[in-house]
Amino acid sequence: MQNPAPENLDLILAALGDPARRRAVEFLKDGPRRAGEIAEAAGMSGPAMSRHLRVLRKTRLITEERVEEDARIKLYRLERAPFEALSGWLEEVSAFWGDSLQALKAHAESVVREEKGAGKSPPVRAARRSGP
Amino acid sequence: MQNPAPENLDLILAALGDPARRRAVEFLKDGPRRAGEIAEAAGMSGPAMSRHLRVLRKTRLITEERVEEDARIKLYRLERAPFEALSGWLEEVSAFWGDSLQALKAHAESVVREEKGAGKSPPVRAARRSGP
DNA sequence: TTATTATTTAACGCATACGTTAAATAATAT
DNA sequence: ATATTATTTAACGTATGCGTTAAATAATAA
Repeated sequence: MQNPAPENLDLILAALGDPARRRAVEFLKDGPRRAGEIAEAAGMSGPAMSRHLRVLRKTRLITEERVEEDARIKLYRLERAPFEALSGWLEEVSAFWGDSLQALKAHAESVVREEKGAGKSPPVRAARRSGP
Repeated sequence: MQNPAPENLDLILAALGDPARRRAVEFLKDGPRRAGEIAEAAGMSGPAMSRHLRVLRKTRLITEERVEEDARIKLYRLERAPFEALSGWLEEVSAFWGDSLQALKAHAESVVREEKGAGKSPPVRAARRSGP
């Protein structure tokens, strides 16, 4: 029970799908920054970025922390976990190719289909053509 | 000049950010499928999925091909390149952590800031506190 | 040609997302 | 208490995205 729930992937991907948020993330690559700096770096108003940050926060792509020495300041930093989750999903999808496994797998299935006629999710079923 | 243009990343991420499209992608993991099957698997009408497929096609996450034996049928299949582009970007962002490079980098910068007062993009600038 | 099957466009309604400016909070400093 | 700086929330207009049904294409079969 350490998995961040699968639905998060949609949120993570959607969060990163916005250009402004992606700019923010790339900006934070160089270290924790304040909201105002992020907004400026992304070329938009504070309020606009504030809402983007909220979206990123909700997915835990970023976290906030107050600076001890000056509690007025909040710093945002990238968080590792969501990126790893995404990375894991990508690998899972890409395992598809791995070692030319694609054709192999596809062919194997088509063979199975040919033999079984129609499985539970008939991948081609080729609109039964008139015959051989 | 083999790079798929950086802006594509936004498109790719946005494309994968939609649940229906992600379901489609995961469904295609098992091999090429027809549009109708994909729509059914995702639990939505053909037209709805058709537009999702167009989005995925635009990012080249999927490609279409006609079946020789029955040209009425078009099969969609996952394409490798965009996933690799995304994977590359992820690695680039994640290089940030790599080997506890984060704290190191962040600290180094804060030191530089202390010494220089204000660089070109002052990461903290700590709202100059009253002073030591 | 006419009919059949698969897929895409078109048109509609609805909801959500985005950015802006103005007002509200939060934390300190004087 | 009042002022200052940083950030968030509220309110507003506009635009884009999504799903549905109905109509249009595409490719073939009879």
